[in-house]
Amino acid sequence: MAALEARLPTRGDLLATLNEGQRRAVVHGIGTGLPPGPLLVIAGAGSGKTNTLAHRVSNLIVHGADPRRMLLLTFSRRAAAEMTRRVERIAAQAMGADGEALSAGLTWAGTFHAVGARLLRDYAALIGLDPGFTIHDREDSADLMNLARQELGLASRESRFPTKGTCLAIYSRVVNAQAELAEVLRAAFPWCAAWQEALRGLFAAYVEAKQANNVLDYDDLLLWWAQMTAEPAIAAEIGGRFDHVFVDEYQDTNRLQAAILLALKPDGSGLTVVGDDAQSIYSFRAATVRNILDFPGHFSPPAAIVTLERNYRSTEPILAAANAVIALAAERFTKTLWSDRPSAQKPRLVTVPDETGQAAYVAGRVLENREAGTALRQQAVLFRASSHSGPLEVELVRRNIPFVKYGGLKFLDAAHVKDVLAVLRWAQNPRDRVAGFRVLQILPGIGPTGAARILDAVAEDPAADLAATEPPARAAADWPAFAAMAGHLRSRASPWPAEIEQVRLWYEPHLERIHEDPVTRRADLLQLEQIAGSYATRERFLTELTLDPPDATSDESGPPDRDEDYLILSTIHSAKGQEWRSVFVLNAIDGCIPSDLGVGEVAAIEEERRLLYVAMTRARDDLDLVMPQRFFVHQQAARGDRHVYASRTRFIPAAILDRFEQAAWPAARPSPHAGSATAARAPVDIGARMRGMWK
DNA sequence: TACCGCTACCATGAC
DNA sequence: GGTAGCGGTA
Repeated sequence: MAALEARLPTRGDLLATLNEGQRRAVVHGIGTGLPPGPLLVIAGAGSGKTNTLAHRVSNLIVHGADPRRMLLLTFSRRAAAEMTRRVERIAAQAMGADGEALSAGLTWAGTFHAVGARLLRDYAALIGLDPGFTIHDREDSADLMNLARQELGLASRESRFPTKGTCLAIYSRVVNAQAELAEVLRAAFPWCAAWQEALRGLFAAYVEAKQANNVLDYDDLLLWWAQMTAEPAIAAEIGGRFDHVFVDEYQDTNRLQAAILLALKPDGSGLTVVGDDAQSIYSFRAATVRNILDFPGHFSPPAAIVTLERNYRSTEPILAAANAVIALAAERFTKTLWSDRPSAQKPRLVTVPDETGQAAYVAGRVLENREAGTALRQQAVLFRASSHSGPLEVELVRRNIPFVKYGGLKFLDAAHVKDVLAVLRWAQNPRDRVAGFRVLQILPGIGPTGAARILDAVAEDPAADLAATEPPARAAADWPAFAAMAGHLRSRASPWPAEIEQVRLWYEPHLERIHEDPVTRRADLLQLEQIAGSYATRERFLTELTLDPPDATSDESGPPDRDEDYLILSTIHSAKGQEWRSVFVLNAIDGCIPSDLGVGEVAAIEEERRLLYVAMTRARDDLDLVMPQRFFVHQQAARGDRHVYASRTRFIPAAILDRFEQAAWPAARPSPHAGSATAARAPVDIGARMRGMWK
């Protein structure tokens, strides 16, 4: 291989650090004078995927491609920022200051949803969309769905019609999977199948309501974009803006996203997608691995495929264990990762008594690691569900170990935060009925009926001033202050970040009236104000907060300093694409991994297996899977909270236990008296006793 | 009609 | 632990 590397052309240092597969991906189709053909990079965990993609982008820039005509679709804003940063660094190394300046033109980088929102505002006039649309998050969408549900008389209790959240989930899956309603109901929501026609009517009403309110939900950002690109002229126009389109984490895109991509680049020219079928973990968002598997065949000739199998991240024992877990998957994956980082330390499978013990074990090990030179930021604790870290968070606070938690964030869902945002959103888009409905009900004396009446009055006469609208008698005292504040916002009398402060000042008395714990909630609002200050305009704040909500919370208020050291806590989903020297996986037990919610369906179980695989492959040097013997289950179907005796995750069956070092914590100490007695006595067959209880 | 207090039900992941 | 929906009361 060394000889081959020596023969390949190099340009500056750009290719020097890459292995052969990475290099093929980086040079594919470049320098031929023609646009490069479609390329699929199957990049295993830790195989240098981000680095390879960044090098390809840089290499194109070095060869004269215009970064302003590149579209980079990533999974999160964080991933987009990381990619842009790396491209700048690589291009600067290869071309000096020119490269840095050029790569700064890489402005079309973001999630499908964020890019969709931007394009839709640009092309709104062409497709009959008001560019002033606001974006509903999941909860707003559910609220609007609920309004439609109630208007259609589907909300009565005895009918047991699906809840607003379920209705939205069904709708969303139909849209994202581009599937028939009947098919979605049969496959994913069988208990709702009887409601098919009522649901169809509900969805029609929901779509009409969205349009009347000039709002788009998450799915609309993709759906309108896809519909827009179904018009050949518009598709050609948008496709023509970009010479190169890159998609990261392609295994986690859905059919709608694939349709958009193919409409933009029907012949695949300039198209590069990167992903790993073994890391597909977002099927609950209708993502499908078929996108990756079918990608090459969409084109003629088919897309080139480069597979990256060398793992630079993990030690051999960690990789051997991860490979063993994924090898048991029902579908056979074609690649096996390899590493040449030897280590004597197998991943540990640690039994602890319960979740408190788990927290104590992890906190203790984290501190030991730090003593041994691994900074807290080089360590992460991963878990299946956000709530699983609760006991650990308590323990970390108790021991003064700073941490930041990613995933499962509820900040924007809190009622008081939603209230303030609704005020701003209603000012931005007076047609947004969900926002107005919420805002009006903040006032004492105004409930659903009163709010609806006022909204109707305002809707009839758009020029109508709220100050001139007659409120219900019991709201009269608070009305003038409210109308003045709303009018102020609507007339844009104050510059942007000042507006949110005015809203807060207006809201504070109501906050104290409505909520029992105004102090902590007020702190949230101040934090929201902090965040608001970093956005240029109200419109961008509202849009980007919805599309890229802050993804982390810390135990202290406000984001920790950049140079401060803190432990990372993260859901496995949010850990995608990241790596740490030391990784702890909590609750490696059945019921958590796999989650007992999805148990039953084969596909769901397989996804949980990949989830464990993703968690394990985040680790560079050190990996601990922790198994509490007793696990506290919160009130589910059965009455009352209870402990269950947990067993090891089914994804680590006895056959692959030899890939792990098994340990118990705290270490079992023989009692002073028992020493020789235990050895002499025959083992007690507890299992037989248990079986005997039922005979 | 608003609002309070009661009960029943639910609780993954996230753009 | 949170919230949706119900029925009673002001």
